[in-house]
Formats: sequence, C-alpha cells, structure tokens
Amino acid sequence: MNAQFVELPISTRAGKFLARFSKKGLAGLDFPNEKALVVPKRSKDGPIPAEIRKWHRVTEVVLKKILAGHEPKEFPPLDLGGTEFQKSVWNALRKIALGKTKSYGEIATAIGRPKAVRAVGGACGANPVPILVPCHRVLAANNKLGGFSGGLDWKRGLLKREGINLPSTG
DNA sequence: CCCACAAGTCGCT
DNA sequence: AGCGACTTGTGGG
Repeated sequence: MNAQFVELPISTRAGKFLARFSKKGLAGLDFPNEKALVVPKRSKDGPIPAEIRKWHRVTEVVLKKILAGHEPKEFPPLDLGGTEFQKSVWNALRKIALGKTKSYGEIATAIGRPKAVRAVGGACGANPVPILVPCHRVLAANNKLGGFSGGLDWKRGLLKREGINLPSTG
C-alpha cells in the first residue's frame, strides 16, 4: 500500500538537503530549496528503522565530504528505480572519481551506446540522487557545462569545490 | 502506436 | 561563432 519512505533533512554548509530513504536504501536526494524548503512531516515520527538512521548518517558524511572536496570512503545502499538504461548510466557515473570529469559521450560509450549521448543526458536528469551519483562531473564534449537539473549554478559550484578548473575562465 | 522533447555531438559555413 | 543534421531513450496523446 505504501512504498513507504522516510525523508530526512541533511544540513550542510551548502544548505539543507533532503534525503529520501526507502526500505532498501537511499532512494532520492533533493537540493536545498529556499523557495520551497520542504520539511518532511512524518505521520508517525517515532519508528525510524535503525538501518535508515545509519544510512542517513552515512549519507550526511558523504555529502559533507564531497562538498569539502574529499571522496567519501563509504556510500549508503542506493535504491534507484528507473529503466535499465538509466541504471547503467548511473552506474557508469559512479565510476567517475572526485575531481575528475567525463563527457556525455564517454558515458554513452561506457554503457555500450556511444550514440545515445542525448539519452545519457536524459538519464542524468532523471538521476534521483545527485552528488552521490556525480552527474555534475559530466560535461559536454567541448568541456562545456551542459545542463543541470538542480541548476547550472550548482553544477559550477560543485565542480569548483572539487578543484575542477572551469574552462570558462581558463 | 505515433509524435515531440532532451543535461549531446559532429560537420559545415 | 552560429546553424543544422543525426541519433537514442523517455514521456505524453
């Protein structure tokens, strides 16, 4: 009846994120939203499974580490839905080391669909867990920023935090 | 099933 | 630098 999920805010120096956990793991992560700072209201606030609390802690650490420019040692389990294609893309995305970038074409080639660069972009946009799945490290072929669901400004900021020199100024 | 759109990429001018 | 063509996957009607 209920694909029950628990939404827990994660405060970072970049703002308050909103992590959404299912029973299987981290199912979603939202960027800080000033205009619609959604504070989750749980009907039953009491029972938060210990497992989820652990994931919450791990997720918080991961976020803060990445925002600080350090690659986290451990990730929470991810419960990502979507199509097989999207999962393939996200899986490829996670292989990108912090501080490094890849192009959409590289990702497309990595999953065996070198021509599906555009579909890759779509899959990135459908990525429910940004930052953990480093969609922001994916640039266009000319090292252009491309786009970003959470806002292009976020993408620039994230890349800069990871020590990536943006081609715009360089 | 058919049509339109998308976080791209390459080639030409 | 600007414009168009090509391609694949997803979403809506």
